[in-house]
Amino acid sequence: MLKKLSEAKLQEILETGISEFAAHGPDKANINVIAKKSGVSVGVLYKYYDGKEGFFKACLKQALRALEAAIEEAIQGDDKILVRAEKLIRAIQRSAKENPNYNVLYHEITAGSSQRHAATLAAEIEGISSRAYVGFIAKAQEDGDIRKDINPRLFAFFFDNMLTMLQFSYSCEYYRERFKIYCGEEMLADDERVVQELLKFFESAFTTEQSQIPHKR
Amino acid sequence: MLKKLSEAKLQEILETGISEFAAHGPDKANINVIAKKSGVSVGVLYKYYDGKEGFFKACLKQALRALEAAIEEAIQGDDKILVRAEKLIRAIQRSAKENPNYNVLYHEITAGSSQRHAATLAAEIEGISSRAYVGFIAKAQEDGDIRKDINPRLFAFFFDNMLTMLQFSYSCEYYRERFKIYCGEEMLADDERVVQELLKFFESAFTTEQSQIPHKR
DNA sequence: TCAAGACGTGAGCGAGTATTCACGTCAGTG
DNA sequence: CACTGACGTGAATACTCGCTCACGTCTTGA
Repeated sequence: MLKKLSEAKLQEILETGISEFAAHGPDKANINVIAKKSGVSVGVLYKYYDGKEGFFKACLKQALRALEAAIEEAIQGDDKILVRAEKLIRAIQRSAKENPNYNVLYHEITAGSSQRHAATLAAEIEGISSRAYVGFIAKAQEDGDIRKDINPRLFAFFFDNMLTMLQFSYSCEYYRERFKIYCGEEMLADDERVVQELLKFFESAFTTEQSQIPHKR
Repeated sequence: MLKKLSEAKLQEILETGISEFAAHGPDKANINVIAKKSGVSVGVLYKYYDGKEGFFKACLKQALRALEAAIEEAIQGDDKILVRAEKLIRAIQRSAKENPNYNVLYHEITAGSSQRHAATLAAEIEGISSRAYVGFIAKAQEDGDIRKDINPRLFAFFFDNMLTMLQFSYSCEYYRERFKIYCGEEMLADDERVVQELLKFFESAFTTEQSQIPHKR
């Protein structure tokens, strides 16, 4: 079989798609423009992908795989919960710097145009991390590292909420502006400070006097 | 001047616009359909508003005003920080139940199609609440209600991040699904439980042993 | 060297939709 | 009661963009 399009070219097309979808949203992004910017014809997009929607899904999959890879290291192993949190925060900062568009694409699917697929997408994307986070927290409770009078699923939810907002705050225009309004422009560059303060937040959120006293007796 | 369109009718048109924009997104929502559903002609939309974008802005303003009104009570007065947090959480739950579409519209502007206006919108929308939140937290630090070794702006940011995600989790399809995945379907209806657990989260996040000990001496 | 057919090309088709404007309607005026 | 013009109407217009397909080009194999 003839394949004039190299693997590298296909990759380039996906990257172009990701940045266009990130810049204009799934509806406004223009297939003809994406083809032109990638240096291929529109026709080829329709040979390789199933229309605009199929192409968007391919871009999304690419972006999500990369995001998953970026945090994979942090959710493996059996670190203490705060060590894990630190790894996750740093992974988010790193990945937002390398490929903010991946986060923007992730954010797109939470918006209106993707509503029909909300249930499917959420199950695919949040399923793994939710199980991981609930697992950590339940384990940390058993180990006595965090307070026991909390619902692990809700706390995992709160935990991921913080991380998700951090992702967007480093990558999506609106949230970046909001970040600057709250914390000042310089904070956007002061990664270390954000890590330390967010860890303080988590550390005390997970702990109380009661849960710590037994260790000290 | 003749005004065949009553104030009530204009209101109805805005409400229709809000629900259509919420359902399909700013790009896919159809002006002709909105006109038909409101029982007026397209022409009138162009007489009263400056094109599709102008109409969207009007809908947005309407939605934001309502959201602001819903939380206004909670950010006034001089409650202790946790009392205020509770009021805010309950206000979010109430408003999400009454008008989820307002939150969906708010969420829309954080997405791709509104990028050009991100800075302006963020300044308008987040400005007030950010000043209020930073103020609370700084005040609470002075009063010794919360730990002093934190950056009030960052903590205000974290605080609002949690509340923002809660808003979306009650209103936007994707986030509702995610909420269910993390916490189970029944938690979406168990408002009281969410209030209590989120308050625990905040309470311990804001406090440490060190900051509490002085009170007990 | 030369079919044959695999593959990419991109002008153009057509459906969808934002916007306009010629017209009808009706309250106010003299 | 005729006239005026403010106002709403919605068919028509103009334009955008997803998608197709007739064509040219290049690889392969005999």
